[in-house]
Amino acid sequence: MTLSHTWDLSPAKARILQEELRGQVVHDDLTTGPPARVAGIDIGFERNGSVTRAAAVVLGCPGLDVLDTAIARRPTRFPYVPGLLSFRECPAALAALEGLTASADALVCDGQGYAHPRRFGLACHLGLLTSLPSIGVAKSRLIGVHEPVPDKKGAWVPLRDGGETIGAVLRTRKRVKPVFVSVGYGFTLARAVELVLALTPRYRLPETTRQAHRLASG
DNA sequence: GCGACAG
DNA sequence: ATCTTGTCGC
Repeated sequence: MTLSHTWDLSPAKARILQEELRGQVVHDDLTTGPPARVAGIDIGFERNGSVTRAAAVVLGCPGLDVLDTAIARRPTRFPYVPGLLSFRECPAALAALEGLTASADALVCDGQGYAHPRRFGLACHLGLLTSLPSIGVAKSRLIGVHEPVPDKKGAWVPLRDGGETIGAVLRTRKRVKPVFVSVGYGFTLARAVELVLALTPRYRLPETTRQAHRLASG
């Protein structure tokens, strides 16, 4: 079964495709114990936005040492539309992930997973296409409501939408704005939160995204 | 019609 | 995301 599809489509068609693909996402825990190798991906733009640059890294756990890195560039073909981020970032992201030599047990994405209008954010899309257990860690909210998060590292409150828990608002550092965690593919919310905490010994964002970001910038 | 709106 | 330096606070 080949899941790959075209990236040359309209926003309207993209939304319809999300509705079709959402049913193929696995929500059971496909993790085989604590991940020993975790991949991270981050996207940036060059040439006035005409080129999308993706950086991927693989870190060993729990040491968080960099085991492998890869960078890929692709022409930017899709605009930024809230709710359709994956159509803009996946082409370059998939290319970077394919460039990795080291295999990974899990993938941490920079954006939402299940916490999405159609429950199919970037992390779900990338996880489905790569068959890698994945989660989304976003710096801000796309949808959902939540109570205040206690100001203590590790504290979290459910992110909800229409009575359903779609993610977790997690405090990775005391006195620092919380992050939005949601499952992507083959993950449970509890395990997703667990993984994020294992990747944030010191900073707000997961070490995977930080390493991918610095690799793509300086 | 008026906001909200991952990166 | 990106354009950009110093600066306030722990």
